[in-house]
Amino acid sequence: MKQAKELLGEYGLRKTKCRLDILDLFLSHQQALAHADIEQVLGDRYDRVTIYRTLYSFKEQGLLHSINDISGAVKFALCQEACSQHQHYDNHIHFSCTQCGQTFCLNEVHIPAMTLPAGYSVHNLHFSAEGICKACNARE
Amino acid sequence: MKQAKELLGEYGLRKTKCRLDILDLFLSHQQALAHADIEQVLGDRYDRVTIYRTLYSFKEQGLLHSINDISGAVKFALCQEACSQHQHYDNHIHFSCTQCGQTFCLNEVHIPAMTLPAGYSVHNLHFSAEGICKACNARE
DNA sequence: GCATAAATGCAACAGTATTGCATTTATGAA
DNA sequence: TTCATAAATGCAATACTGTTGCATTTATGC
Repeated sequence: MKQAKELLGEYGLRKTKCRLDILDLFLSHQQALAHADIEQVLGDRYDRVTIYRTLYSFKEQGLLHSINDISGAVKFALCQEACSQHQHYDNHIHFSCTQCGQTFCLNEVHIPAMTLPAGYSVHNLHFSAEGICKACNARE
Repeated sequence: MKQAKELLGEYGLRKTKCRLDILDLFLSHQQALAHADIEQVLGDRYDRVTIYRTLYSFKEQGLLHSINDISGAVKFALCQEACSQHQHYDNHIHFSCTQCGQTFCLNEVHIPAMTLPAGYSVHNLHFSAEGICKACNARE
């Protein structure tokens, strides 16, 4: 797995402690993280506003994509594909577990093609599934 | 179109002024409404908390379904099919216009069938599209 | 090492949503 | 129609989510 430090370089982001720590969190977790999740871990070291702004920068540069989670809060996850500051290519679906509350990218499940009624111009598609995740099902 | 009064009866909801007025709003608008939209119209007549609780009741009884809009706020729309308090059947997609900010149910566009990796149990699917709506495209 | 632009911390604030409790109201039965 | 009761409402307080402005600190390239 890529190191946080080189990733920041590749994406044209300054290597600050805060950014390294936040990126490390994403690299060491498979699930999507909300601002609150990050604040819980790093909140004593960095200001909440800094965390918001870091997430925003990461998204702008194509390092993270955001997910409108069923929890209501926005979550973020690492982009798998070659996203840049110009365009995101996150055409996979997201799964939210109603039991553990975690959200995952199902990178192997692509969003199916859609035909909308005439008159609509589509710029983005969001597809999410809700249910019980692998880990919770296995735990039964 | 059905009247608000009889709809409340059918869904086992008490016929209060607040509920009638809120339901009338939904019956007279095609787009999904957020709490803020309703408060703007009825906020001087009813408390914001009452509006929240009314929306929650309507959803519980299967009269409305909620949409996690791109605006961040939750929006609500009338259920077309025979939803009940036990199960929602809103398997259509939602369209959010980035220009006018409105969200619509595309009842005629059904969510395509999906196969998820083994281990996941799916209870609900959410599919939304983002772009320019019919009306905004026509206005150009 | 130094100048500079970027990032951070802090304070204040706005919007969204929830909870508890007292009061009012819709409803069905007498 | 009256009445008892459970449900709905209003109000106050609070929590959560997210944003903005500005002064200070820091990473970066020269």
